[in-house]
Amino acid sequence: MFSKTCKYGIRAVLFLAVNTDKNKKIGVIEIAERLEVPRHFLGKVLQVLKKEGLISSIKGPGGGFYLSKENRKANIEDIVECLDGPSLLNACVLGLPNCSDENPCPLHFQAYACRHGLQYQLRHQSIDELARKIRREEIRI
Amino acid sequence: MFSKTCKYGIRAVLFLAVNTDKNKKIGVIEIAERLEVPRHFLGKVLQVLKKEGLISSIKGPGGGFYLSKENRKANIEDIVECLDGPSLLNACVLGLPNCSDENPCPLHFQAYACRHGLQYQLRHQSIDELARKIRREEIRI
DNA sequence: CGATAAAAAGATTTTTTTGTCCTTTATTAA
DNA sequence: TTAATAAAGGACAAAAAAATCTTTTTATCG
Ligand code: FES
Ligand code: FES
Repeated sequence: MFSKTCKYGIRAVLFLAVNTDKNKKIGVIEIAERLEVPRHFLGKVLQVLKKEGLISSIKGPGGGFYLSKENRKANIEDIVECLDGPSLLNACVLGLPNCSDENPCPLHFQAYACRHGLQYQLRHQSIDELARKIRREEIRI
Repeated sequence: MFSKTCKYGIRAVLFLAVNTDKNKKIGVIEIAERLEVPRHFLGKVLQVLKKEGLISSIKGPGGGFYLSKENRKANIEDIVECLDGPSLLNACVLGLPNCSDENPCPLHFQAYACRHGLQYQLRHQSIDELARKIRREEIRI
């Protein structure tokens, strides 16, 4: 489904959403330990997310990564598009070109419903809402 | 979603379902050309499918690949499991262990519905039914 | 039998993904 | 203003996936 890059990215963003704000930042090393993912690799992923404006960071002592209010308005689809590209949720499951109802492959109508259902969900729930749900229901990240 | 191996495999099986039977076999070279996929790689994929009993083949002149009546009773999920492993449709979308309703990740309920919807579809439609639909509606493979 | 056709098998290469390491730059605080 | 800290950036390494090439086996037919 998602690449590891993307999985790590989503988890990191949600972790930041739950555990940080403008006044409480966290460094890569701690994030990587808490999520049990490779440090250096996660560093790269966070770099990309930062460049895309999906997360925030400050260098130097006391610095680290965090989510601003703006960042929290984004949704999971934004992260997926940033890390795995837009194709992942839009391309034909069989790899054929021009996926559409007019030009379907044998699995199109079966896959389409699912794919777009998921895409809708990922798009219409902000990071912030998700974070609240995670806190409320003590969901693992 | 699916690996290329799996995409090629599904397409090849459907191609065989539509274009072959016990008396009309087709060789890898032709299949690869028709589907526009790499020959040698497809050869490997077909080998695996054959070993798993999902397709049939005969060596030598006049030989080639085809689908037997038995083969046609299988479904797409069988192919996916054979080529991408059972994990693909059952594992957590975020890569966390033990995906279940009792032990959900933040995307579990959103992803679960989609994943299992798709899995259901792939499981409850035989290759044969799909092939008939492809012929009837002239769907591309 | 011997030539030929086609899949099966094995080995190898290329590309992509994932993961590590080291240096540079920005920030803070003593 | 210097030492320490943390992200950013670049180069490199390992592993996995995708693709290719070569040889072997099996079957058919003249
Ligand atoms: S054409 Fe294949 S999923 Fe739409
Ligand atoms: S736990 Fe993540 S999808 Fe079920």
